[in-house]
Formats: sequence, C-alpha cells, structure tokens
Amino acid sequence: MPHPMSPTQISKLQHHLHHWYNQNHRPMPWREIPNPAQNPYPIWLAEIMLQQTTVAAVIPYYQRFMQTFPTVHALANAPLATILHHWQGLGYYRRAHLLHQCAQYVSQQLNGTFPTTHSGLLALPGIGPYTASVIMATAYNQPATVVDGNVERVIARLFAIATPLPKAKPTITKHAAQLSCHQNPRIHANAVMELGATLCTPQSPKCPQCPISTFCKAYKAKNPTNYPKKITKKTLPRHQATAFLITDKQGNIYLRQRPTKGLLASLWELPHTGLPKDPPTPLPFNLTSHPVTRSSGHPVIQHTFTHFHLTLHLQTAQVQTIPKENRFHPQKNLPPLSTLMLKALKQVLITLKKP
DNA sequence: AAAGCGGGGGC
DNA sequence: GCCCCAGCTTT
Repeated sequence: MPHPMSPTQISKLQHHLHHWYNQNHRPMPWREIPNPAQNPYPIWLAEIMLQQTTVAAVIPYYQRFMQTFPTVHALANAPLATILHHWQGLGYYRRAHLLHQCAQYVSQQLNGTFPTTHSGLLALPGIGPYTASVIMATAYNQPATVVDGNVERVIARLFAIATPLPKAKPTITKHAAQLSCHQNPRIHANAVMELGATLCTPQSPKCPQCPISTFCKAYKAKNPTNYPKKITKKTLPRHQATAFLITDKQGNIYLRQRPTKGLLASLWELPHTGLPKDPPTPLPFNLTSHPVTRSSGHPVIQHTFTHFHLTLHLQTAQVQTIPKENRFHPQKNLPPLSTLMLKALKQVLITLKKP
C-alpha cells in the first residue's frame, strides 16, 4: 500500500503535532513521575486503569492507589479484597484481578522489575498489544505504534478511511506506524492520543485549533465526523430483577459474594432474583419476590451494563439473625460492591429512615 | 472472529 | 436516549 504522505510531509506533521503537545497537553500525575524507564510501575498502573476508561474517571483512583500501594510489592502483598475495595466504582472488575496477578508475578518471579520488551510485557496478565506498546513508548521511550480509540479516530480522519471499524484496524495501524517517530516515541505516542482526546473528538472536533488540520483529508472534505465509520450496534435488551434489603434489629444487612468469574466477579451484593446469565441462586430465608408491578411504591433502580439495561426493584425484610459470613453493617464494614449495589443500598437506606 | 465485561460523561 | 472511552480475555 503506497503511503499518501512523503517523508518530508511526515516530518512536518510530526513537528507541528509535537510542538502543539508540548504547549497544550493536560497534566497527568503518571506523566510527572521522574525516571519512568527505571520505574514503570506508575505508568503500568495508570494504563491498566485507562483501559476503556477516561482520564478524568481514572485520576482519583490512580491517586488513591499510588498512596496506598506505592510499589509493585505493596500491591502484590495486598489481599485481593483490599484491591477490589479500592477499585470499587471504576468498572471492568476483571482488570483488578489481573492487576493483582500481574503484580504478584512481577514482584515474586521478576524481583519487582517489569519486562523491558514488547513481548515480555505482552506475556503479563492484563497486558495486551495496546498496553504493551504504550508502556514501551511512554515508560521506556522506545519506538512502538500505539493504536487506541483516539488514534483510530485521528488516523481515520487524517486519511479519510472509508472502511468501517473493526475491519479498518489493520490499515489504520499501518498508517499510524508510518507516522510514528523514532526520535521521540514518548512524545509522539502521547501527542496523538492527546489530540484525539481533546481536539479530534467524536462529536465536535475543534479543527480550527488542530495543529495538523492542513494534512487532514476529512478536514479538507469538511466532514470529519463521518470518520471513523462503524458497524451499527443492536439496541440493548432490558431485564428486571428484585433485590432484598434484609436487616436485623441491630441494623446489620445481608450480603452475599458473587462468583469469581463473569459479571461483577467476586463483588458482594444484595440477594436478588438473578441477573442475565447468573447461575441460579436461591434467596435466603425462603423469601419470595412480589409480582413486579408498576408504581406499587417500592424503590426502583435503573442501571445500564455493557450489554443490557436493568430495572432493579427493591423489597425489604427483617430477620432475627443474619449468618456471620453474610452480616455487614452499612456504617462500619461494607465489602467491595458494584455501583449498582451502592445505588440500591443508598436508595433503600434512605427509604427506611423515613417512617 | 465474536462475545463478555462497568461506569460515567457529552450531547 | 445514544455514543464513546489510553482494551483484554475467553471461546
């Protein structure tokens, strides 16, 4: 495939882009750590958190993790439950499990030293092609082609790529590789992503401020938001379930732990009638759910997961004794919970207070 | 190759 | 409401 840009043009594009990045990039805590090549731990941690997650959502979690687990050894030696607790609300909880596994491997098998090659990084739990490349470029300042959602969009617009994703991924990767910069891999990788995140955005790209708009085919055609093209997705199915707030007279509540695989792996939850694909789990205390009725007065939580919408109806019940392993107090010792269950708990505790 | 996996923010 | 996000693992 002949590349539409000459080496001279590529060099100019890189210069404009890198200059823009140096003047305009947002400060990010993991970029300010000195000697990332000697200690890639902060960048690795941040990159795992940044998988399918925006910078703004990650920053507070990153700060708390670095405070609590300053080294890979501290993370490796922490109980999984502690890590899940700190991860609570960030989503994609499998990442927290893989983070722990990776930290234990690096701490125990590699004496705390992360691999310095792409293939070495790729072999670690939770690190795929993208994360291995971004660590090579931004921690070690080594040439690597980084293609995330931002880069896909920038490249698709720059070359007006008509093929829809994900089929266009190999072509996009090829173009991204030919634009990449062996003189300054760290700045280049960060700059393309920063451009996609701040100017070359999905909805309203700020082309007048863009340092490389003069090279951009989509800008020339005045239709940047036509790219990247994508296959249209199906509408999400809707499901309903009923959850129970079971209390005793001391104000304890009944929680149970989910399986270690699948949706919301190993997080705790109020007992409920079952989410899609959940293995059937009996309700404790021979509880039965009322027939689901509209506007019957009980609290209702709306929540959306990746693959379905959920309407969660809430009921309450009081029992004499909650088994020790299921007994928790909302103000004292809650285990790691999903955002859905935090919402439900919050809502139903408010309702109980009002007589 | 496709499916499974959260949550939040922009519009 | 719909779309997107510094993707990886499993099947």
